[in-house]
Amino acid sequence: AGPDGSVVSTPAHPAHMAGMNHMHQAAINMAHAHGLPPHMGMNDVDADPRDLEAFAERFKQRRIKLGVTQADVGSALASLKIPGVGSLSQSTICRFESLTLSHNNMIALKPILQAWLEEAEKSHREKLNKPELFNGAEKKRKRTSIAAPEKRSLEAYFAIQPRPSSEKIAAIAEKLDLKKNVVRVWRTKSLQRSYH
DNA sequence: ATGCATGAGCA
DNA sequence: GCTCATGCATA
Repeated sequence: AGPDGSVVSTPAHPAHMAGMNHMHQAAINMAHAHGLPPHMGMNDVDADPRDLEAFAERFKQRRIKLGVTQADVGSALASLKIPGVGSLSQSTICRFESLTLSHNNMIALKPILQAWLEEAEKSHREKLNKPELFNGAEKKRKRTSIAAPEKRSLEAYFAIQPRPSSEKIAAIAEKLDLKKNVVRVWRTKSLQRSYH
């Protein structure tokens, strides 16, 4: 039995074309056909006994923790850029997790999914670190929106006091529970509008 | 999650 | 022809 390598396929288009991604099994090493003890050297460092079971379970748990669906994993595999590996369907990922694939198939897919998992967790960690670096700074600020009632109040205030002092603005901001800068900027925009 | 279908490679 | 991996469609 010559284990060779490629198992997965599909360079394919995830969205369309039914049935047209296959190549495989030929690849899969047909180690022992039936009943042959798991001997024969040359198998990866991957132990296939019940490690598969353990891995499949860990895989599923971690995947879920990452908030990734089976379908997501399947399509993400393509971006993994592993030689003969393309995308896989949600079905296959599901079957892997539930150990309902053939033993050989499980063994073939394990390293691939393991690679994906490592990548996914790596980039996930980055997302937790980066925010720190420029969270309060470079982070996108949401556009400020002022509710109608506040707008009316602002209109009224500035109608009476077109050029309020910094203290006045601060007082208005306090009353309306807005940032002082928000009030100041709103007034400026208001003036611009009135010129139109 | 799973039934059914498909197509590849092999014997 | 048979086995196997895999996907679509659907429950």
